[in-house]
Parts: sequence; C-alpha cells; structure tokens
Amino acid sequence: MALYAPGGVRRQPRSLATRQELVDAARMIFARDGFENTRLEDIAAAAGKTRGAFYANFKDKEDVFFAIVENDIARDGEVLLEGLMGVVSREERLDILSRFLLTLLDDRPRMLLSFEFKLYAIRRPHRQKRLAALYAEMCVRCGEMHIDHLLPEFGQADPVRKRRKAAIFGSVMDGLVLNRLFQPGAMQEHEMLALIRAAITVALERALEG
Amino acid sequence: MALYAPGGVRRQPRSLATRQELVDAARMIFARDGFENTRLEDIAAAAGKTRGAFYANFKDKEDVFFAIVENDIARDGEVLLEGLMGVVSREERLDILSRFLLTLLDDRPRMLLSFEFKLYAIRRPHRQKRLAALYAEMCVRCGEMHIDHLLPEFGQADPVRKRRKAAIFGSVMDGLVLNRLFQPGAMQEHEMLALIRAAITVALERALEG
Amino acid sequence: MALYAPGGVRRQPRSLATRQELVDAARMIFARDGFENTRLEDIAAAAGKTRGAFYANFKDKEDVFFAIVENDIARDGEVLLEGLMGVVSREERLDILSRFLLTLLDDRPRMLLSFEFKLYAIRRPHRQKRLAALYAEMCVRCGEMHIDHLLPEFGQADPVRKRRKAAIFGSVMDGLVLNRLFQPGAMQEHEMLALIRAAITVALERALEG
Amino acid sequence: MALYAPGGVRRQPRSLATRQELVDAARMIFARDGFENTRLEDIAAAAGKTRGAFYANFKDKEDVFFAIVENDIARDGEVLLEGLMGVVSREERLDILSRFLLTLLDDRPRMLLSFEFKLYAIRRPHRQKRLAALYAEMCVRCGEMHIDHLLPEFGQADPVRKRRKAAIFGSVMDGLVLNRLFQPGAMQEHEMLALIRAAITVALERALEG
DNA sequence: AATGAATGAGAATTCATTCAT
DNA sequence: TATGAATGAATTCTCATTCAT
Repeated sequence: MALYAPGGVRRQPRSLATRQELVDAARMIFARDGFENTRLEDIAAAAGKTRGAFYANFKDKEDVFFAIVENDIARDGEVLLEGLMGVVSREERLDILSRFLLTLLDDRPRMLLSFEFKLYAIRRPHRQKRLAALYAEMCVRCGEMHIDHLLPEFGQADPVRKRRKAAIFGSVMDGLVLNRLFQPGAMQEHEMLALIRAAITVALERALEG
Repeated sequence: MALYAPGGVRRQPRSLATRQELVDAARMIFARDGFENTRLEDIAAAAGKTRGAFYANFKDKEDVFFAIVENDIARDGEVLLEGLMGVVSREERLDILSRFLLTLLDDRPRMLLSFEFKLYAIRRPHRQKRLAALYAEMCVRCGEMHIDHLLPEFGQADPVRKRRKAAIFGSVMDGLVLNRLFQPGAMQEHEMLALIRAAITVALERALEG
Repeated sequence: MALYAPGGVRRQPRSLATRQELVDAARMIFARDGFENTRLEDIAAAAGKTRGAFYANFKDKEDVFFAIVENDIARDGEVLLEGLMGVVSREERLDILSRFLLTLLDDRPRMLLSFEFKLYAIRRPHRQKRLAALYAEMCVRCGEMHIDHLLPEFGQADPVRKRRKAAIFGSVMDGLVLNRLFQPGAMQEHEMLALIRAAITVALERALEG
Repeated sequence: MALYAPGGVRRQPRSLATRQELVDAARMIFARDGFENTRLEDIAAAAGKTRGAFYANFKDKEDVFFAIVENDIARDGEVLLEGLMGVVSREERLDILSRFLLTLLDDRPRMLLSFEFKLYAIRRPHRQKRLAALYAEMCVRCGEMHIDHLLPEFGQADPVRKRRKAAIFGSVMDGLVLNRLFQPGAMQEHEMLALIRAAITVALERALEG
C-alpha cells in the first residue's frame, strides 16, 4: 500500500534494509542541508553506503525525497490515536491535540522536511504527476489524523474539506517551526500553544459550518 | 544609512542604476527559483546585463541576497503608517493592521524571500556576522512597524521584546504564505484573517504582560 | 612509504594506474607550460582522461604538483647508487657524481619542475605545512643521494648540514638548466662540468669543516 | 635608444611619469607574484592608478614585462664601472667583481625578474621577434658589464662569445638567488662567494682560450 | 545489489580587455 | 590621458549520473 512503488521493482530483503537506511540518512541530510544543497554522496555516506547503493534503490534525488515524505506520512497519527483512546470530553480532546502538535514542533527534521516539500512543490508547477498524488494523500491523511480521530462525527467529510483543514494547521505549524528555529527562544511555549489553539478553533469552525 | 555598505565602495550613478536593476532582477529570480537554485547568470540576464556586471556589483549570490533583504526592510512600514494616520479607535487600528498583513501575503516574491532568508540563516549558524546584524534590524523594524504604530504606548518596548513579537507575526505570516502557495484556494480569506487576528491577540497579550 | 598519502585514501588498481597516468601527464604539461599556465584540462587530456578523472584522484593543481615532486624524489638516487657500487677511489667517485649531475641536466621536465617547485614555495610562505614536509624530505634526500653515498664517512651528517649541501648543489644545477634552456648552446659541456665540480668542492669543504 | 618603442606612440611628460610609476609598480608585483599570477589591476593599484591608465601606456601585460627588463638592463653596470675606476691589479678587479655580484643577489625583485624573463622566454619559442631583440641586447650588455670593464683587453670579443660568458655568470647567479630564497640561511656568504669565483674563473678561461 | 571509477554538464569566478565618458 | 563600468572568454570545480566489474 505504498503511495509510490519505486521504479516498480520488486525488492529483496537485503535491499529493503539498505533502502530504509538510505531513507533515514536522507531525512537527516535533507533536513540539515535542504533539498538543493543535499549531495547524494552525503546521503549514501551517512547510510554507510556508496553512491552505487543509492542508485540501486532510487531513481534520483527527487525519488528519495518523496520516499521520505511517504514514510513520514505513514508513520504519523499513531501516537495521537493512542492518546485519544477512550477520552470522551471534547475539551480534553482539544487539549491532547494541541499538545501533540506542540510536541511535533520539536521534530526538527520532520518539520523542516515538510517545509522543503512544500517549497519544492510550489516551485515545480509542472512535473506534478507524482507530486499531485502525494500531495492529495498527504492532505487527506493530515486531515484524517487531526480531525477525524478528534471529532469522529466529521470523519466522513470530503477530501476537499480535509485539505482545507490541513492548510490551516499547516500554516500555523510551519510558521512556528521556521520562526522558532530562526529566533530560538523568541517565543514562549504558551504563545505557541495559543496559536495552535487558534488554528484548531478556525479549523473547527470551518468544519462545523461547511 | 544603509544597513550594509557593499564593499564600502562609493558608486557612480551609472553603476548605481545597474546595481538596482540587478537587485530587482534578483528578487524576481530568487522568489521564482529559490536561493540555491538561482543561477547568477539568470539574475544578470533578467537585468539585461552580463555575469561580469554582476560581479562588479556584488561579491556573490549571498551578497545580492542580503542586499535585497535590506532593500525590502527599508521600504516596508510606510504604507501601514499612512493607513493608521488619524485613526483613533483601537478596534479600527487592529482592523487596519490585520488587513494590511493580509495584503502583504499577496506579495509573493517578498514573502518567499523572507522565507528563503530564514531558511538560509537556520542552515548557516556560522558566518553570521552580517546575518546577525540584518537579523536584528529586521526584527526590530518588524516590531516597530507592526506594533509601535498600532499601539504607540508600547513603542518604547526594548528590542528583545520586539523580536518576540516579530516571531509571532512571522510565524503566522510565513505559514500562511507557504501553505497558500502550496494549496491555492484551500484557505478562505476569513480564515486567514482569523489566524492573523489570533497572532495580533497573542502579541498584544504579551506586550501588555511584559 | 609514500611521503604524502593523497587524502589518505586507499586506491584500487584501476585507479592507481589512472593516477600514475595523470601524474606522468602532469609532469609533461607542467614542464612545458609552467605551473600557473597549466590547465587541468590539458593534464587530463594528455593522460587520455577527463577533468572528472583528475578530480577523482587529486584535490587540485597543487595536489598533482606535489605528487610529481614526491614521485621524482622517490625515483632519484638509484641510478647514482648503482654507479658508485664498488668504486673505491675518491677521485673516481667525484667523477661519477659530477657526470651523473651533468646527465641530470638533460632531463628537462625534471629540472624545470624542481624550478617551478622552488618558485612556488618562495611565493607562498604560508600554506607551508605540506610544503615544509616535502621540502625537508627533498633536501635531506638530495643530500643523502649526493653526499652520503659518495662519501659514506659523512653519512651521519645532521639534516641541517644536508640542507646546506643541497642548496649548493641546487644552486649550480638550477642555474645551469635555466640558462642552458634560455641560451641553448651558449655553454659547453666542459664549462658546465667545471661549475659542477666547483659546487662539489664547496660542498665538501663545508662537509669537512663542519 | 630604447630597445623597444612602446606602440610607437610619442608620449607626453605627464604620461611619462605615469608610465614610470607603472613600470616600478609592475616590477614589484611581478617579483612578488610571478608573471602569470600578476593581475594588471594589482599593478595599476600599486601605482595608484586604474586599469585604464595601464592600457593608456602599455599594450598588455607582456608589454610592461619587457619594459621592466629594458629598464633594468639600462640601469645596470654603472655601479660596477665606478668601482673599477682606477683599479689596476687584476686580483683586485676580480675581487670587486665578485663582491658586486654577491651584492646583486640581494636585489630580490631584480633577480626574480630575470628569472621570470628567462622562464618566459624558454616557454615561448615562437613570438620571439621582440623577445629575440631583448634577448641579445641583454646578453651583450651583461657581457659588457661584467667582462669588458673588468678585462678591457677582451672588450672587443664578438657577441656570441659574450653570450657565452653571460650564460656562465647567469647560471651561478640565478641558481644562487633561487636557492637562497628557497632555503634562507642554508648557504653561507663565503660559499656563495666561492661559487661566484668559480664562475668567474670558468668564464675567464673561456675568454682566454677563445 | 553494490562498488568505485569515470564522465560531462553546469555553475561560479576571475580577469584581460574594451568602451563611453 | 585617465576613469570606471561592463564584457566575455577562459578556467576551476562540483556533482548527478553511468558503467564495468
């Protein structure tokens, strides 16, 4: 159920491990250097492999980049889900969600990558075939994760609406990471929390209205 | 009163014009392609010059990059100031400010550049001498612009506090631009406005507290 | 036992061959065009390789330059040694040495390179770390080669003294090559031999005194 | 009676001063950086002028280079001549000459330039038209200077023979400068003097023979 | 699958030289 | 004459990518 079957190639177990190592290494390097600045060699080296191993597993730089995003998307949500298990009060649920998001902010690679991905997409209006798929999937899952489990009554909401919610959350989250990294210590936790709360509120209003 | 005197060189009229043309061209290209992806040749060509002309005016890519930021900072704030002239009601002032910020979102090059700048800074913790100066100046001016003219009673706030406010505004603004470009149409104007309002509120609370 | 392990990297057979081809090509080109005038591309082409191959094997122009010198130093002395095998008479030894040196003069690339190297060093008093090592090694070996095997009784001479001898020999040799190339035919063999003899004499006196 | 009329242009007084300043600056820079490495801009700057002034006075880099050599040749010999005035004893004359040469060694720019010139010539067997003229002139004057005034009885010697003597002197002198700069302090004064003496001896033998 | 050598396109940068003033 | 801006050729260097093993 991978979003993207890399080159359509069936992989052997050995390769799968290598592939994962490369993906992990790539996440680190991309977050550190940015997409453009990242050298394949650095990724390979960080995974303890050579460039050849890279090309055996991925078509090119863009290929790993997308693989990472897929990976992250797939991983997300589980923590939150667990947290929400059995919580009934709406207030409590909102609280859990906002604290979860606050925590997410600390995952520097994760957040910087989401950034890179969006910038990347913005600047390549074409070659969107593959991008578009990831794109949508990303948003839908985002929406699912954040909203559906929080307020199951809106779980059925159509994809378009979910994308909208994702945009709102994304805005606040992306902005917070960027500026916090830019000016460490400039914002206090309660301020960040307040902004996250605001995002939830806006998103919910929208959900309730339409 | 330039923030940064490029090379400390006094320039002739002809050169000054060229320099400005290059800066303008650079703004466009950087916003379109991102800092890393931008080729000097493209900047020069967009200004109708050659690479040589570029190097006669700037040390390297970083150099124009900073020149642009300085330029933008210098230009900012005036529009807002005019709008606030003679407005007394606090509510109205808040309204003018939030609408002004909403408008800023439409200046794609301007906003993308601020982005690039922050990412750039985040990824180069060293070579910060010049960066730091711009940095501070940027934040202080940001704060001034947004807060001081809105609520003159807090105009005396120290630089540190201003930087904090700048971070809050920046967070919401940066996030909004990125995600709006990423998913055009996903957010509605009133939603964006609501988030901006939230930012103002958080910033003010902080201002009032301390 | 290389003087300088380039990058500390262990190389594969294929690469080693390429490396040697490049070094040989470089020697030729450097001697022909001089260090500054030499284009990496010419070296690569002369070795039947591309620029890329060059950079896979050397850091930059300076790097090959040093590699050549190392190579030459390593190769030297053996011919002379053989010639001296079994020769007992001191007079004969002096004769063999001076003729050997006279022969060396005909190795145009070799001698021009030694030249270039010294000029290079003279003009870069800094970045001498590696230079200094080569430097010393060069001189010591020079001394060893010329004096130690000639007059084993002075073989124990300290490095400093060896460097002094090297300077004397070097002076006459370098001068001879340069001026002979500059004015081919202006000097006759016996004149060159006479100067070489003089150098030996001066060097020996010094050796004997202390 | 200039060896080379630069571009055949008649120069105004103002220009002449500028020209001389440029030549002087060039000598310094060439000696410091070598011919290839020297930038016209550096020469101009060292003379307190701009590149334009340079081009108003010289055709190109080679042009100043030759102008310097001419200059130096023209200046030489006078000191020596004076020293020899009225000295009768042959032994004394030899002594004066060798001490003069020893002194010359200290004029680093002068000597390095002579070097550069020879290397330059060696590497451009073509475009020798102008080179050849300078070349010959240089040698003849060299011979004149050193030998003619020392031993007037050979003053009439033909140019070819003079070139030969120049080669011998040049060899020792060039070699000494290079190696002394390369290994400062490695040679002692009396050693250098001994080599110079040897050169004189060899040159005289030749002069006497044929 | 993986290695490491080699390729070659692409970009930055320098600098001699020209040109309008 | 001299200035300084601009040009553009020449070169270095980097790196994604290919290829033989």
